[in-house]
Amino acid sequence: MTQIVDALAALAQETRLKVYRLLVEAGPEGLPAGEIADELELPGATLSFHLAHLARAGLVRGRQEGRFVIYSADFQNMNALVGYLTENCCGGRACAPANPRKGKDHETLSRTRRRA
Amino acid sequence: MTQIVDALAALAQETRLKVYRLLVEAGPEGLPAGEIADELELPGATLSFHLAHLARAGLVRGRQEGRFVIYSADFQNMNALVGYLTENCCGGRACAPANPRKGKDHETLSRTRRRA
DNA sequence: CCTTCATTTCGACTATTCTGGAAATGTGGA
DNA sequence: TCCACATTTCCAGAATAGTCGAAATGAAGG
Repeated sequence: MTQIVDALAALAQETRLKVYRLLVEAGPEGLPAGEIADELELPGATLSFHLAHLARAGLVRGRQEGRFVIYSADFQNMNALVGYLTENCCGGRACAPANPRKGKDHETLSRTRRRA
Repeated sequence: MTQIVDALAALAQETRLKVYRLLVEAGPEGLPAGEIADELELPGATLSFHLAHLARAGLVRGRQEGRFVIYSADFQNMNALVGYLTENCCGGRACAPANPRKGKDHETLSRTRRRA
């Protein structure tokens, strides 16, 4: 669960989401940090902070290539995240298709309290 | 995009994720605030803060019913969120495993390895 | 080695979030 | 009306996150 929260937190920030999306667009090849900074007009220090955050969360990986560090999205972990949300946060119902069946009615309103 | 970030931020907090999951489990009927507080052993003020956060993000709705306020998950917006992630953050590839086995937890955002 | 360039770490500051007690608001019932 | 109770708002302190200039690290090529 901590991992899920970390991954969500990593994406729950405009700059980081932009960075991540850029890397998704770039595909498995990835992009050098400098190019990301360029594209999004971010100071190096700021970008580095956010990349580290994404990497800690497992959503992104960096590899050294010559003098550059090339970052790429970790699609597998993103998969796991979406999988988790689909399974645990969509009530088991098919989450993707917006086609809810009408038959399900209310059964009990008074589910009296349980205590731990 | 702001909406996406807000929704992600709402879920990117342990307490709130727990609250949300509880509401998903409860289904469309929802749960009175007090019962949530009870279940998760949260002080009222704290719970109220988090519920408001989730509500602002559109992931949860509250309706007055007698002296209770009953909260329930907004599955439609959750759908939209998962849809967004699938489309924009998974590189177009099929992101979610089409047929997840029931009862199998994918607890795995596979370990972030550090070259140690 | 020494220089250059890409990136990260450091440090300092500001802004936001989380927490929970206490008081306020709202609701139904006697 | 007045009371009991559910929930929210108010407040303030503690903790965490975000920003970015400047210095440090590391990698290629003279």
